[in-house]
Order: sequence, then structure tokens, then C-alpha cells
Amino acid sequence: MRDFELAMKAVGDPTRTRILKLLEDGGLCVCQVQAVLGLAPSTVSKHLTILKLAGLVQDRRAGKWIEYALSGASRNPHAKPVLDLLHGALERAPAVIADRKRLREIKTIPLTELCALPASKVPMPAQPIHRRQPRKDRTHG
Amino acid sequence: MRDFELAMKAVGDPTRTRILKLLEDGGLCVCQVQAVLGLAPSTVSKHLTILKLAGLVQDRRAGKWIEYALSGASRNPHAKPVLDLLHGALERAPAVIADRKRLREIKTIPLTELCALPASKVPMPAQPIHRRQPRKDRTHG
DNA sequence: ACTACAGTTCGCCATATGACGAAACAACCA
DNA sequence: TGGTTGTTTCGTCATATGGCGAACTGTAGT
Repeated sequence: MRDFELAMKAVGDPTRTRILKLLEDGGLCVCQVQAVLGLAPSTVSKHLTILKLAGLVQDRRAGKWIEYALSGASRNPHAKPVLDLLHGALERAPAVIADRKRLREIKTIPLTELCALPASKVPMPAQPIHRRQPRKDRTHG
Repeated sequence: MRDFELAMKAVGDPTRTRILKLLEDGGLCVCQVQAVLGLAPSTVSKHLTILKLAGLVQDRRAGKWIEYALSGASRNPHAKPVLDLLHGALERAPAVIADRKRLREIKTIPLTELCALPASKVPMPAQPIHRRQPRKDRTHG
């Protein structure tokens, strides 16, 4: 039951479904995902951890980078059904389409270059989708 | 996307998956669900509302009671796939098995009797599964 | 109309969640 | 060895979630 819950909670968050839909095209390193989503690295990392704990994705070190991919054989028996369901869904969702387009652009940038870029410099910057209240100013200076 | 999210969030909660698994056997009125789960009526009602908003269940007034059932044709295109997925899952989950057993017992009680019963009198009382901290005493009296 | 009662809504509380930035880690390179 | 850099961990904040009881709504029955 717990595994089912984890898998469902994992896909129940829109940011994570976006990530999973991105990974359907193949593995990506964290900075690529980050570039598409336009979120802080720590945020992306946490989402990926949640997906991993749910058994939906696997990670693998690739030299300097860590590549995440949809998990083929998962510890979690519910993972495959969920991923299959997702695979057939959201193909028309604007967010997914936009993300895919953005991903194509980002894949043209060599990794060495991409990660160095401040988020604001990535072509066609993604506006964070779930911007929270900009937290009360703490006299920044 | 929003519909997908709603459906997934809805099944991402263990109490709600329990409800859905109960409804696989056929429609139930709120007090029956409540009797199985052993939760406060308001809590059960809220969960049912969430399931309804997600398009996973339908409600229908049946005289004095309101019957909830898995929604056949749903407003939400993602509902059927999700329910199908759930249908094949959790068949071995202890909580689901226990709930089913309890449901059989509860179905032997006429509705008129059942609802009148204080929760503690229902045969083989279910211990609430997600008991929260018992909130600091406020000199009850 | 009044009572009885199934269900919902509301207000509250404790915890979970999702966001961020700063700091810690881990691998590569000089 | 020390610096650079990709990723994770930690601490914090605002909001969402799930539980309860009290009060309300709406139907049935007298």
C-alpha cells in the first residue's frame, strides 16, 4: 500500500509529472531538467529524489553529471503501471508540449556550457510555474 | 493537466484508496463507508467530496441516504484509466482485505440500524488508521 | 410544524509539502 | 593539493492537507 501511495503522490504533483514526461524522451542530467523547468537546483533535486524513492526513476552517475531516467525494472511493482498510464496521458497538455519544445532547444547546448549558465541566460527562460509569495523582504544588503 | 493532478492526488491518499477499493464492490452510503473506516463523518464526507471533484465517484440521493459509487462515465478523461489501474492493484494489501471483511459484516446491518449506532458499537470497531496527536486537552467540560 | 437524523460545511489544529538560498559533498581538472 | 562545478542536504517559510467537533442543511416521518 505504501508503495502505491508513494507512486501516486509522486505523480500527483504537476512539477513531477512534467519531469516524468520529459524523461519519456530519454535520460537527462539534473541541470537539463533544471533548465527546462526554471526552478532552483535544490528544488529539482528534491523532486528527483521523491521520484526515485517512489521507484519511478533511476539515477546513474555519468562522469561529472548524474543522469536520471525512467526506471525500467523497478523495486516498486506499481511503478510500471503508473508510468504506462502517464505515457498515454497529457500528450496534449500545454505545459508538456512547451516543456518538450524547450527541451529540444536545451539539448542543442553542450552540457559543459549549459550548467554554467545562470538560469536567466538560458534561451527562452521558463517562468517558474508555481511561484510562491515572494517571502517578506529581509533588507537584502 | 489539472484533471490528471486531481485524479492522482485523490488516489494518492491511503484513506481515499481504501474508499475506492470499497466501492469496487458496489455503491455505498456515507454511513457505511464511515462504519468501515472508523473516521468522523465530516472526514469521510470531505474525502468523498475530493473523490467527486476528481471525477472518480458519483453520488446519488437514495431516499434518506446518499449513495456513492465509482463513476461510470466521468467528466474527467483520466478517471477511467486511474480506476482501472487501482482495480488491478492492492488486492493483497492487508488494509484492503480487512476493510472488505468488515464491509461484509456491515452490510448485514440494515441501514436504519447502522447509522444510529455510535461508532464504538459497530461490530469489530476499526481503529482509525491515521490517528493524529490527540490534541492538547482543553478542559473538556 | 416539529423532531429525528444523514450528510455537509466551517473553524481549528498538527503535520506534510513545495519553494528557496546557503552550505556541504563529490567528481573532475589544473 | 586546491579550485571548479554539478548535485544534494539543511534550514526556513508559506501553503496545502487531513483529522476532529460544532453547527448547519435538507429530507423523512409524526
